[in-house]
Amino acid sequence: MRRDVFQGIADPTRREILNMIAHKSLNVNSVAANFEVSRTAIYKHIKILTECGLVVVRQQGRERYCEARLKKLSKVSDWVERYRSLWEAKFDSLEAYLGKLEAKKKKYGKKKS
Amino acid sequence: MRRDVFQGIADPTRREILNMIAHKSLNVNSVAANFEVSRTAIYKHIKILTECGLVVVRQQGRERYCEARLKKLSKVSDWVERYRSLWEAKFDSLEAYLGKLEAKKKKYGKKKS
DNA sequence: TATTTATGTAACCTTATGGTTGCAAATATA
DNA sequence: TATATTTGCAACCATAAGGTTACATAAATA
Repeated sequence: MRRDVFQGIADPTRREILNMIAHKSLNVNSVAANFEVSRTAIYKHIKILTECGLVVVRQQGRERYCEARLKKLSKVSDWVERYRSLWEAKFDSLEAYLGKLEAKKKKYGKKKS
Repeated sequence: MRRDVFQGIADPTRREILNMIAHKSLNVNSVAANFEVSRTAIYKHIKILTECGLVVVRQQGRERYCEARLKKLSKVSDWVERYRSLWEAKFDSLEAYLGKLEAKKKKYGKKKS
């Protein structure tokens, strides 16, 4: 399964895991100890985080340390920040109103996301 | 189903829809016309976007105009930006290294995400 | 060596996702 | 009024998500 960072942070448990290991790497059991759900469930979340590049796991003895790769979050930041000027300029309502009026005349030209 | 904005932007089609209506509101059919999948599929995506507050739909005659509520994206921005200093300071590797060494001595204290 | 600890993973379950076709209802138009 | 357009939604399908228990294996320890 091909995963991307947006999917990676979609789940609240995964966001909490990231927060947990943001400052200090932790082995799988230590991460799991902070949740109600089973170790296996957490293991799966870590696997997903690994698949989308947000976490790297390194073996040390019998333990596996989960290390955050926060730089990947810049993908999310880049996407979101493209719209900041729009929401900060209170265009949220204005443009909608204008767009509504013009919707009948113009056609949307497809762009890549 | 309770939805949040992280789930809303998790799907690439939904991100494209948001981009499409970011500057100008569009009715459901106009949005759907820009995709390969069925109108119903797009309708469902719009519904999800509505449920998490990223889109508001307003009726005008027989048409429903989809209006972006981009301000909701600040929730995502706020979350991501908490980690910027970490990834920009190239702590991604350093802290992990240090954390790894200290992992045996200290215990992680749970925080809310 | 025997046992404990940390982890990976298979097998299974329930619900959510993302898609489809088909149809009904409301509004606009010929 | 008869027809076309726009939309909502039911019913269905396949697969992904998120969870569980049980078991196997590798490494550390008594």
